[in-house]
Amino acid sequence: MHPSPSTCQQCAQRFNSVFCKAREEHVEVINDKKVCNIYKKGQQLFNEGANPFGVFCINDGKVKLSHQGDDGKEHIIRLLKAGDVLGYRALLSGDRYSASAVALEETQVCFIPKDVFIKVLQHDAGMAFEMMKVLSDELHRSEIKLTHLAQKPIRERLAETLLFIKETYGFEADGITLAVKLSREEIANLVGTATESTIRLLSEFKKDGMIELEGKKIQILKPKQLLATANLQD
Amino acid sequence: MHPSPSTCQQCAQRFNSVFCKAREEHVEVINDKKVCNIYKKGQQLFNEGANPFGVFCINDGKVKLSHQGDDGKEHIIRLLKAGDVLGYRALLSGDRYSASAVALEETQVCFIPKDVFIKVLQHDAGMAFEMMKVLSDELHRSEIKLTHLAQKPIRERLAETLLFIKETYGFEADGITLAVKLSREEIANLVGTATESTIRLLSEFKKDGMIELEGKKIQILKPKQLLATANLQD
DNA sequence: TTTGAAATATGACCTTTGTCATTTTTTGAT
DNA sequence: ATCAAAAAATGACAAAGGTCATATTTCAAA
Repeated sequence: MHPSPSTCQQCAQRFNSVFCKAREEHVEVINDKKVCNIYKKGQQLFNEGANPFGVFCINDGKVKLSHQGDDGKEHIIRLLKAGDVLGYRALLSGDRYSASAVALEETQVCFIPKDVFIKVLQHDAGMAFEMMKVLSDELHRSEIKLTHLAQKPIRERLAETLLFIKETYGFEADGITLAVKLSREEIANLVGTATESTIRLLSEFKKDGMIELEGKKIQILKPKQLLATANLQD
Repeated sequence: MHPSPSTCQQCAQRFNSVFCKAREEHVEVINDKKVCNIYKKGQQLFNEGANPFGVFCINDGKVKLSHQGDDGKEHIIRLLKAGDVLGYRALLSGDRYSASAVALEETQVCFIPKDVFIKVLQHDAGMAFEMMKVLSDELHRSEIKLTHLAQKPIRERLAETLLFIKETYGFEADGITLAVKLSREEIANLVGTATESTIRLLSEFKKDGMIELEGKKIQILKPKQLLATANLQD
């Protein structure tokens, strides 16, 4: 875990986030009103159904964002890392949270109160534009995922998910081990399938030599073959 | 088809769209630069892969927005009606179009050039905020759909889709006939399933007395029972 | 009206995926 | 290090849904 920055101005994520284009004066306002916090693995940042009071800005760590299906089954809709902001969707739509956010490991988060965030958005065209970009990108990702979920078999979606995890969190120092520990169930909830199917297919991928499994550690041995398995055109 | 308005200021959709909060002066600029057009049923407004040169604003009519799956199979991601704007996603992300837009019937559309739209967004906080709201709502819808696609059986998703079509386009004057004609294949591509499955389930719904089928005409006889079949919690 | 192509409908069948049961392994707490 | 609980792995089976073949209907053009 990196040391917590004392101010937003010094924050390592500043130019790596939606605030990258925010004017200096606005960053100051945000810095004055922010509240930082550390969440342990498994702790909730917010819960589906609750009223949003602001947005969260990840300084270090990893967070999953998930919906509760009608039958209580989790569906993970996003994986977040340092520099990512979350909780804006409900805030901007004026809704309650439609998803829950849970730390996947010890995570440093700054909380920015609703009125501060909104006011800055309304007075800083650069940041407002950046926010629209974030929303557009998220929407794009979500729509692509919709099409794949509707049209691709689980095998392809699992391969795609493993590559997505790699894109999001990267590797450990060894260059092949995924830098996040997810349970098989969580991977299944990311793919949109049953846990057993995920386990079975991971075993197959291992048998095919594409990956190595060691507890929750997953190593990507043959990224190209995995990419071919994912059968991506985009 | 309603008469085409001569100006944006007089447009029936003005306060029913993302421009509802735009300042008068900006509406004037848009009005000066807009180009209106009529698309016949089946005509394309834009095509996946093309570069966006602006946004489209529907004045009257109906449009479907769809992705091309890797195997060429269509997946409909949105249904649009008067007052809706489309083409903004690619524009804001700085991408090419990731979806194609096709008129479902004769449709009046105004085209607003990229630089005009962007400039207004940058100078009009009210409209920028409204745009973020539209994006957030779209994102929300998309994420809910993801969870349902991952977790719900086709029967429930088809019932949900029929209700969604009703919400979007409403009924004919008789109060029970869906005010849009979609092929079985299009409904399937909206649900995310095979055409045959959709046909089979529509027949079942008819047998159960929930709907009536007459060519492409679909009548909703028992909306409550359909809602129960959709099994929605949200 | 006729007619031919496209859309719809339906049956048979097969593949994929989910569910349940059981065993094995891992993990974390003592 | 030991142990209990949770997670992972695996097999057997069932169910859902897709595919293919074919019949029927609809609809628009001649």
